Order: sequence, then structure tokens, then C-alpha cells
Amino acid sequence: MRLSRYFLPVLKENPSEAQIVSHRYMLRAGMIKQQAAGIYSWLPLGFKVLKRVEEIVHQEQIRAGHIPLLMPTLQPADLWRESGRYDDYGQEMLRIKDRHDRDMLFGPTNEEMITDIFRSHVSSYKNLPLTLYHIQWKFRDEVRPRFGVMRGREFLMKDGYNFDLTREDALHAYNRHLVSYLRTYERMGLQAIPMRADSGPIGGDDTHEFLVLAETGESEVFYDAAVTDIRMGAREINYDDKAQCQSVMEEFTALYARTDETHDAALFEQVPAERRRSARGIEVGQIFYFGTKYSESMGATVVTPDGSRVPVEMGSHGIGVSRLLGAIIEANHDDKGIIWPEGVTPFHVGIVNLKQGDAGTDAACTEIYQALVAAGLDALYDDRDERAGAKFATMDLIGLPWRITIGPRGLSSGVVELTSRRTGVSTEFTAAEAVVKLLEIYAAH
RNA sequence: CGGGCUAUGGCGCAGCCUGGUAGCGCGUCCGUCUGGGGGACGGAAGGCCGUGAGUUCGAAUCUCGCUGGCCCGACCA
Repeated sequence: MRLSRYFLPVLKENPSEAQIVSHRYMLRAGMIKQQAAGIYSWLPLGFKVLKRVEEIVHQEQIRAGHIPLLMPTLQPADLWRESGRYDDYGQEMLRIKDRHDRDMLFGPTNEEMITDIFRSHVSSYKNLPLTLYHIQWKFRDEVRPRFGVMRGREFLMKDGYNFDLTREDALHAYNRHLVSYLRTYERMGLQAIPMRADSGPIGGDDTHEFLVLAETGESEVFYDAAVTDIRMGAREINYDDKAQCQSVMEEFTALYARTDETHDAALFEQVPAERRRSARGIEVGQIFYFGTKYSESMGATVVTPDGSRVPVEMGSHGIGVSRLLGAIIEANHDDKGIIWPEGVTPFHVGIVNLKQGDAGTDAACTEIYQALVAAGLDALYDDRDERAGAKFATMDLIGLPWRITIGPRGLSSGVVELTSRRTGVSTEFTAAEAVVKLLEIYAAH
């Protein structure tokens, strides 16, 4: 993409409405525009990152054996009356009437609807286990939306639901989700720590929240510092292997890590004093095992091998997709702007033409731009008639992890510069070498 | 939902207290010079001062209502 033909409305100054760094940078980098309290348009750059994050979530869910579908944003109230939550959910649920005066709602979550789909089409244990998920916009009418996409009213969320015959199988589904979520966050350059949590309005027996440590986090968290040393890394996972999933789950949840809702001061005291930490965290996902809470109230049953009929075992699992963009920025920025991890960056590399209008540099830039595109890399070529400083400032702000800088000085000796946004380190390469180098970097992502 | 603050050109702000017909920086557009970290000079466009009512000869400015937005708290993926 040539920047002169793109739509990137960057702001030089901080909008007064934005208080935290991710919100400020998303507005300044032209990623989002607020349309109402807690409701945003996703401008091209923001939309690109949102799609990359969404794609990683899809890939890791499918890898874990979970099946995508898509349910509507608007739901009939009757389903929620069946589960009893129409009255329980409170004013956070946006209630709407259609032209026939029927009660509708903009879904804050989908347990009822997925249970309805399940009971309509599944009646035998032979169809189990089954895990269905979708990535869809949700609406929760928060009293006080704030912090940009971190706490909007409308938000994009991946929510998944597992259906199993036995408690043991359902707990395996729980573990599968825990493992797949850890992989998902790591691919986005985030460390999200599973913490024992409170089940809230979903209800259930077992639940973990995934928290990214950040000063601007809304939750207070307490943990053993040793949990921050554990990584999924490149280990191979067989999602059908119950013992392996169980052991990964245990590895990541054995040490003390809790939010203030479930914090137990006495237990925390048992963590060696030098490893005790309290901090703030951003919640980017939560998994629940809740057994037969919905299947009983809504009549989702299956026939067992011995011919009896039992309510199905369930769990639900969510990742805050749009919120993740805020969390990624909170965890990856400096005073000049965003620093995208390679896995989610809107463009793989930015090209800065230092002397726009100079025949030699223009030609060199066009050539390397075309070479990058031909190599399958997504490049943003800043071909505006701006001075070098303005171009650097824009590139730093929008946070592309790699920048190729091309000017007459380097070209006179046949080189361009490749610069890391994160380290600031520049290395000189020939144009062809720079393309190869970038292909190597992105081969891992 | 309680408490506080705020609304002036695309963005950030001044003007309001002490009413007299709106200004600054950035951005945008045109031109010239410039060309390795938001450059210089010259020119230009862009605002019924959130909205409704009231006070007044006259309201961005004073009064009241309404609606946005922000902060603290309670709530929350």
C-alpha cells in the first residue's frame, strides 16, 4: 500500500478524551473513531489489526478441534426467559422491541442460543464431544464505558461452548481451551496468566481468567512471580491427549495467581516473600466449566449408550478480541507510539522514502516495494511529499515492527537501512538482502 | 446510578469572572525554497461558540432546562 493512497488520519496531539496510552495511540494512529460512548468505528489501520487478531484466534481454535459457526447479534427474549437470565441479567442487557412488539435483545453472550441449536440437532452421545464457537459482536450496556476499546459497550468476542457426555470429557474441554488460549496470546506477543477467578453471571464450578499484566489494568491481581517464567513456547500439543492437556493446565495453574475477587491472603502468605507480587491486570479471556446449568433448564439432553437420557455437560469460553488490541498496545509501546508484535502488525514493514521527488530514490523505493509485495509481504510505502522527520514520526506512531529507510546517501553505496522499531537498531543491507531478511523474520509468524 | 468537571473550525486550547459581534498553535489547501527525526517563507479556506428557553438595546460570556463527553466511586469481558 502506498501511504499517499491510503486512509490513515493520524493526529499529532493527544485527544483530550483519551486517558490511557492504548486509547490515545489508537486514536492518534487513526485506528478507531468513537461514534457514541463505548461504540467505535474501526478505521482501516485498526480494522487490519483487528482482523489479524481474529485470524489468530480462529487458527488456534481450529487447531484445538473446535468448530466455527456464526450466531446473530439480535436474539429473541424467549430463549433467555427459559434459562431465567432475562430477568437476572439486569440493565447491562440492551433490550429492544421489534415492529410486532416482540421482546428482543442485543446478545451480551450466547449460552442460551447455542444450547438451543444443540438441542434442536443433537440427541445422541454419538455426536459428542462437540465444541462450537463463533467470533461475533456483543453488546453490554455498561454504565460507564471507558478506556477506548478496552471497555466499550460494543465489543468483538470469541465465545465457545463445549458439549460433553461426562464431567471428565468436559474437564478435558476446559483444559483444551486453557492450552489453546495460552498459545493464542503468545502468538500475539502477550503473556496472559491464567488466574483462578469468580464465575459472575455465567455461573459455574471452575473458572480461570487470563490476565495481561499492565499498570492500567482494571483488576487487582496477586501472584507468585515464578508464574511469569512459564511459556508455551514451541512445544507440540496433541489436543486429543487428555493427559498432556491436563499436565499443561496443571503446570500453568499450580502456582498462586488470583484476582482480588478470589484472593486468599492466608494462601498467598505461603508463597515465598521475595516472589509475592501484587499488580494490575487486563482481563483478556475467561474459561468456565459449569456442568448442566443451562442444559437442565433448557432441556438439552442426549441419549447415553445404555439408553437413558441425561443433560449434557457444558462449559463456555471467551476471548475479548477487540479488547486484545488495547491490551497488546498497553504491553507494547514507548513514548513515540505503538510497537506491534510481528504476529499482529497491520503491515509487515514500512518503507520511508527520504527524498520524495528525487528520481533515484523514488525508483529505488518503488523497486523494493514491488519486491516485497512479490515476496508476499505486506508493505506500507510512505511516498508522501513530507520531510524525513514527519515520515519517521508517523512510522513510529503506527508501530510497524520493521522499517526500510531509503535515501540518496545509502543508495550512493548501494544500501538501504533496515530498522527494528522495538530496539531502534539499524543495519545496512542491499535491497535484495533486506527482502530476504524480512522473509526470515516473518517465517516464524 | 451517586459525586465532580467539561462542551468555542479537523485536533489541542484561550476568550467567559468584569456582556459590545471570535482568537492562537497544530493540521488542511496553493506557491516557492528545502530534503536523514514533525523545516522556512508567502498566500488561502474553514466556526449560526453542543442545544432549547430566559435576562438584556446587545449573549461564546449571565440564568435555568436538556443532550453529549471526561474523571472518581459502585459495576463490568
